Formats: sequence, structure tokens, C-alpha cells
Amino acid sequence: MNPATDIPLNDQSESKPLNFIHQIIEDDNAIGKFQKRVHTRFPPEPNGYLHIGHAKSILLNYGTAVKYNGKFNLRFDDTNPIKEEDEYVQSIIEDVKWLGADFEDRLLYGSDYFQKMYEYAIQLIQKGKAYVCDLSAEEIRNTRGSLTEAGTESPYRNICNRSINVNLIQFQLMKAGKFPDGSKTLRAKIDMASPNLNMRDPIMYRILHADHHRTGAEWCIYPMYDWAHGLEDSIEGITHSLCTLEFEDHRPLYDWFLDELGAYHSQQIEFSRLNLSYTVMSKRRLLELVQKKYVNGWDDPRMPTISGMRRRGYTSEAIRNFTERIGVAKRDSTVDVALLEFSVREHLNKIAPRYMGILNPLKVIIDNYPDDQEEFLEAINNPEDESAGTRKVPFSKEIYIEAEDFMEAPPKKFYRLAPGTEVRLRYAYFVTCTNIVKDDRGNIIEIHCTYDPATRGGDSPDGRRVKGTIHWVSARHAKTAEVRLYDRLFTAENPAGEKYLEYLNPESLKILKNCHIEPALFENATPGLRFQFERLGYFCVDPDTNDNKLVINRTVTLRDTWAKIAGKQAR
RNA sequence: UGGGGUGUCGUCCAACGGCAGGACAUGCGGCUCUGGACCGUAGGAUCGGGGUUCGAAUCCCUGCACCCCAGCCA
Repeated sequence: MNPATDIPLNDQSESKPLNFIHQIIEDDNAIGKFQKRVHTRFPPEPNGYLHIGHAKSILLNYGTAVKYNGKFNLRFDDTNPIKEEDEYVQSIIEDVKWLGADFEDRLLYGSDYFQKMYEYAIQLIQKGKAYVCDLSAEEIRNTRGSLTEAGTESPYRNICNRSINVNLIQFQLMKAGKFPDGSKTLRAKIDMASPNLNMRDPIMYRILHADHHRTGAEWCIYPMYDWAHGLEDSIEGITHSLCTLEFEDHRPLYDWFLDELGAYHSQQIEFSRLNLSYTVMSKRRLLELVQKKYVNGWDDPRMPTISGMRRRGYTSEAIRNFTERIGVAKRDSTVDVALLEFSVREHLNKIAPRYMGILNPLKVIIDNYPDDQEEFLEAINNPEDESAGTRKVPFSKEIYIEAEDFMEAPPKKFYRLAPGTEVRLRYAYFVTCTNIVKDDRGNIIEIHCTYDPATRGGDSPDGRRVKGTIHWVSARHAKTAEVRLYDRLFTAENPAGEKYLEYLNPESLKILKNCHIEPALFENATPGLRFQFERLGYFCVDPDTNDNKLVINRTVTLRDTWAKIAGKQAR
């Protein structure tokens, strides 16, 4: 700490340019606005699971609070009982915590302020700035005007028709449940001719005889977003109220309410939401994918949800690094999913222990290896982390290798096993392919090799070199696992529009039931374990795992240079 | 055609009147018991047209393109 400022010195703020929001904050602090206080919040509606776009917002809000030694609230914006559920509240709390955004004891609910909001509404009515309107939903729509034409005033708008006292009584009767749903609203009296549609006497309260997940049947009038949100920020003393671009048009209304009430006034700042290539990010569409079973729930590893990514094996640190890299701005943008995957690989490379596992097995018999012999060869657990140590991997006469690592007629630059070629079995021996066994239809069933005993451990005493090193698992010692391979959910870079379902990737999930893994992994395999299958990618143990079945998810593949070369050769 | 926003490498973000830079992606090379990781290297951008200025991505004018808004959703 710097004793003069109490600000942590470890951040890189001098070296990195400020994003535009932090620039605003520093300008604010320079003139002493908010007494140099910074207090942010993440205000989700509990009507769905959080996705990576929310992660951007959470980490921006939390990171901003940390950077300026401020506070961060988690506040549920739960003003619409029809759409909201406790299940969503619980999942959101879990996700925010998992991301590392610490809201301390400030787990808050907009619904806790309903009484206060009600009292504020009475204040506005008393000021002559709000009125009860009997127009139906359709009538309100018809009198709102259009983008280019002014609206017309409600007949209930003017005090000549309805005195302040009558409005007050009507509003109290609304709250008391005397009217059916949709029969009346409380509206702000602003300007039906405003070019900003949000200012055309916006609705503050609607009647909804619905049970709320927290307040039950206590209320039958519920505040609208524009009315509620600024008050929630105000009540909590939020300084910088960060939201996405589509609320820019709402800022004049946000300001109007707070100014008319003379209430504490936080500053709304808008930034552009995150779009990611090859996926969809709207709650509506994610809900549809879940409800129509295109995926297996909100936490399906193909989903861009926080819970899906967690199940897929992504780390919160990787997601944090990703959101750092993408920055914050106001222009519409679609981030390449490759950047996310890079962040995931980068972190997993440092922390994931390595194991060997065979996804598509091909049996290899080492003819000159003694039938009953077995030995245990030393393997490095993580070349990026010496403290991860080593382990012993069993070896025997019959092993499995990856079917893709053998070709009868190899193309140029294929550095793997082929008739007559020698490769290294990782941490084991050099082997040379001597024979191929096929079935009646010509499919390769197994291959035969000879090994060089002098190369034990993988080094040749005579200094001869091999181009390729492949992974393997001893057949006798192998354990079986189900491996789920995930690919992008959509085939289109931007699956936009109403026909987005047409771009669903039919190959986004492939289940391999006969995978062979080394015993050390089997012993350590508890759900959530993240590891690398050497040469294949990063994987994790899925919670579907039980005593009878080990289920493994592929998180992300390793960069595959050979696939690129092979792809070019095919073209 | 009202109002509010936004235009910089393929993508995302910087440059705050003074050499357009970084990351990812891509190409090439090196290294390697993971064709991984890592290292090096190359190509690649200021929406158009005017103007101000010694000097413009940045300021002014003028076009153009894209996004958002007519829920008793948030």
C-alpha cells in the first residue's frame, strides 16, 4: 500500500491505458465528484442463467470497484414476478462468486425497496408529476405516437380531470388490490411529444396479481424498470451505474426521476455488450435452446453460460484474462471465440497435469516384447510446472495408440507411425511398424511393431532421432472412459436473425464410449478435475461421473499444426 | 423520414493535434520426447469528400454505413 493514498500499488495502471469508463471516474475524482467514492453494482434480473456477456459486466463492475478501492454490490433487479424464479437467483449467486467478484455482505434485492419506491411514487404524485391512467395497454400503445409522430395525451393526465388527491387515492387503491390486472397504471407526466419515446409519460407501475419469489403476495403493483432501477442505485449510493448501450435512450428518464425527487443521483454510463462468434448471447435464445432441448440444460458445456463454461472446464481465471483482453468500449463488436479459447489454453497449460488417453483406439502388438513383462516408466506431470512432479505409467506388450496416429500410406510430413517407420512412444520406447492385420473388409484391426530395448524412457543411446512422438496406453492396464467432444454450437460465425436455429452445428457433441485412459488418471478422477490428454487437448471430469462410469469433457483442443497441414494437403 | 449512439489491421482494444501500437488470428522460420508450450519474423487498418493547421485517426463542415428505441420486459 501507498500510505499516502491507501491505494494498492500492485496494479499496472501506469502501464495500461484507461478504458473510457475509468477515464470518466478519474475525471470525476479530479473534481471531487461523489467525494472520490466508487461504488458499482451488478444488477441481474433472475430470469435466466448468466452468460459470458454478463461475466464481462460483472468483472468490469467488480474490477472497477477494486481498482478505485471502492465497493461492489450484487443486486437482483427483481421487479417482474412473472419471469423470475429462485432457481435463477441461486445460480447467479454461484456464478458471480465463482468468477471471484466479491460482493461481501452486499447481496441485495430491488424487491426490498418496494415500500420505499411506493413512497417515492406518492411524492411524485403530490408534485403533480405522476398520475393514475385508466387506458388499456392497447390504448396506451395507440396514443404513444410513432418514431416520427408525437403521441397524444391521456385523458387522465390533467389535474382538471383528476386532482392530486384523486390520483393519490386511486394509487392507494391500486396497491390495495382493488383493481384487476392491466386496468390501471401509474404514469409519469413528462412530454407526449418528446422525440425520445421513453419520455412519453412512461409507466411507473402496473397491476400484477402475481406471487413474487421473495415478497409473495404482499404486492400487486410492481415498478417498471425505469422507475425502479435509478431508485435502487440511489438507495444503495451507487456512484457509477454501468449498463449496456440500449439503455442510453433511457438515461434522460433515469435522470428525470431522480432529479424530480431530489434523490441521490448516481451516474449511468453505457458500454457495448459482448458478442462472441459462433454462438448466441440473448437470454431469449438461450432459453429456447434449453426448453426445446437443443442442448442439455443451462449448464450444457456447449452453452456460452458461465455454468456451461465451468462444466466444460474453463477456469474463472481464464475468463477474467479474456475480459481484460477484450477491453471496454461503445462500438458494437463481435469478439472472435478464438481469443476466449486462447485464454483458456493459456491458463490450463500452466496448471493442468498431463495424462495419456486414447480416444479412438488402435491395438498395437510389440512382437519382440516379452509376453508377461510389465514395467513402469516415469512421466512428467506438467512440463510447465516442475512442482507437479512425475508419475509412473505402466507399459506392456499390447498397447493402444490413437487410430489417427497410424497411416498405411502416409502423405508427406506425416511424422507418425506408418509401415517401416520408427516413432517414439512418449516416455517409453522407439517402435517400428512391421506388419498390419486387416479384417475381411480391409479395415485395419491391429498393427505389429518391434521395439528397441535400448531406447527405454524415450532416448536413443546412439543418438538417432525420430520425427514423431505419439501417446499410448497399455492395453492390460487401461481403464475405460466416456469422452464427450464438444465443438462450436453454431456453424455460422454470426448466427443472427430468427432463423438462427438453422445454423446449429449437428456435430457439436460427439460421444466416445470406448476410450482408454492411463490408470493414474482413473485414480484421481473426481468431477471438476482439469487435465491435459497429451497431444489432444484439455479435458475435465464431468459431474455425470459415477461408480460405473467415468465421463470426461473435452474443454478445448491443443493447437493442431498437423491438422492445418493435412487440411492444406487435402485441398 | 424523429431521437439516441458508433465507425482504426481479418477480430478486439489503444494512440487524448506530433513516428498509427498491442493482443488474438494468419504466413514463414527456430526449438522441442506433446506437430503442445515457447522464441523470432512477416503481411495487414484510420468510412468517403472538403476544410483548419507546420502537422489531423484526433478539431470543423458535409456525406455514407451500421446499431438501438414505438413492452403494462429488463
